[in-house]
Amino acid sequence: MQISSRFTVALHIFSCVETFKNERKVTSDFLAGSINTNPVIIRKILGQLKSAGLIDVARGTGGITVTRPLEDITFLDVYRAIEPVEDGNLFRFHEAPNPNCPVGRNIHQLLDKKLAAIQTAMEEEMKKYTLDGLRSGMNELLEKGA
Amino acid sequence: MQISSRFTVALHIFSCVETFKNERKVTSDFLAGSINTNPVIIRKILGQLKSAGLIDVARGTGGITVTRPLEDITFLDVYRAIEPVEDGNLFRFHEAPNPNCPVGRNIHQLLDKKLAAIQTAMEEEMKKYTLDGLRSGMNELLEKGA
DNA sequence: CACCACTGTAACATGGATAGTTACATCAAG
DNA sequence: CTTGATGTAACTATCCATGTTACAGTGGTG
Repeated sequence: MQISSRFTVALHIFSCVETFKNERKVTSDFLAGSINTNPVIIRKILGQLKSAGLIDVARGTGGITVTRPLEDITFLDVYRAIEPVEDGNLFRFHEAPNPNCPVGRNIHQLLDKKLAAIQTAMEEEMKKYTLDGLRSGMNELLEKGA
Repeated sequence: MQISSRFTVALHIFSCVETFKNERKVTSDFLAGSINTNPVIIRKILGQLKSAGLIDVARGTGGITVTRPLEDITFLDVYRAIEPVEDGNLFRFHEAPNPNCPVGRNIHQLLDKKLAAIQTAMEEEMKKYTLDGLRSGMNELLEKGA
């Protein structure tokens, strides 16, 4: 199971907003062109980022503004905005282990902490990367003329 | 996107094998009863664990043997045996960013290392848990009389 | 005001994966 | 050869990701 491409698309969007904000209005159509997908896909993702309070989207006129300083938005913020994991658990559990089996009635307690620790390790690493780092990294690549 | 329940089912299987190996023959039917699913589901997962070299399954007579010392099998080994992520990447990338856009042609290079680091953080944490830890944890729970 | 470019969203199609189920060939031991 | 087990094919149902068309709503500008 892979994490959906919506996450990397969202990061692509933020990168475009920063790169082009002084040159042109960044619309869902323009983003769809850079990402090579459908504008509606973009709008849905923008909706998720908006619901999470990371951006504002101007109706009518179009255009995206990031609501917080870039160094205050981490990959984890974006990930949580995008991935609608209902109960917040990365790992899915088989639903109804047999309570009459000694293993069945203890397996949850046995695994829960370990699985949570694994998920936390991933999320802590995600916190290390910010949109500001993304911006400066892209700038470096562009200055190198790529 | 959640990681499929096959992973926790596999851990459940190992836990059962250790708990019951001196009491009874552990068959796919018995496991299906403890996990509360269909024996064929179990057999498919056993097939994956077998392909990965973690267990042997006796045809005809039935029964499961773990091929390595329990302390040498980590959650990561089980995870990799179970999750058929073709290219090994946890994160899925949008496939065809526009090479005519400066962001589109650099986004891969910009993100790849960071995404790999996040995945590695998760996998390193997975390495910390072994089947032997699982066994002793279950023993403790059972001795406490749960 | 009317236009126009843009967003928000519904509705639908499609493909792929998960999970479940039945059925049956195959195998090994007593 | 009977028995109890595995291996696997075939099929189903369901869900999710992604893509697409269509259209109503919005807001600035001529």
